[in-house]
Amino acid sequence: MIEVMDLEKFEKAAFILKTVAHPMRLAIVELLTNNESLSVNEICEKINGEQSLVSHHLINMKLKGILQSSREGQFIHYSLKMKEINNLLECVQNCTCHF
Amino acid sequence: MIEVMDLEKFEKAAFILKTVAHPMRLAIVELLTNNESLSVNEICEKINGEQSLVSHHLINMKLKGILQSSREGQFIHYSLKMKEINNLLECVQNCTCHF
DNA sequence: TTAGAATATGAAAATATTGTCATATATTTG
DNA sequence: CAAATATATGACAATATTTTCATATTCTAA
Repeated sequence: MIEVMDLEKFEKAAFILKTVAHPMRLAIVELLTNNESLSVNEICEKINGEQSLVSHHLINMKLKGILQSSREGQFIHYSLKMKEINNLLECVQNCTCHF
Repeated sequence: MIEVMDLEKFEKAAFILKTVAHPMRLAIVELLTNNESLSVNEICEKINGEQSLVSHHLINMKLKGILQSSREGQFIHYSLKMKEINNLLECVQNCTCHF
């Protein structure tokens, strides 16, 4: 009798992985790991990214539960909501590319 | 003076993350974490996936250095090449979805 | 040597992601 | 209030990923 795996838990994991699997989004995650919170412009400057594109990525990660934001005057500060995402970044950087 | 981040390391990390960020591919990775090596058919059965689709995913992950394969008679056995990918899976499963 | 099983391949359709641009909204300051 | 700054939005084009289907290849066994 064949044991069939339950794909549901992998869908959840894939959802999170896909959300961060992008160089600019990973840079943002690292930035917010090292800086309790940052404004959109600070992020743009540090990762050298165009405002609108960075904004899209920020909103995307916020929607998916990775980030959170709060307005402080004219600025909007983003910070990590899913803190565990830190480990992920470290973890993938230990992966050796065997090419 | 603004410190600009180096996107290169994030490109590498994103490459690996993207390669596994898919439910079926994650299932395959877990399977091969628990089973030194498996044939394509064994994998198809366990994850309840169509042969051709599973094959595409296997070849994709092999190309990108995550898996390796070897023929044993009429079977082709796949196994993990990038072992560190184990940790990634565990790691992402610790991430809490704050919805 | 042919039939059947195991696996790969390639093209095409379906779908999703990414980046760009122009513009909108909110806030502060003069 | 008007101008300037900070951020978001939405449409669209460009690109990439995922699935499916039909078929090819490789191996084994009769």
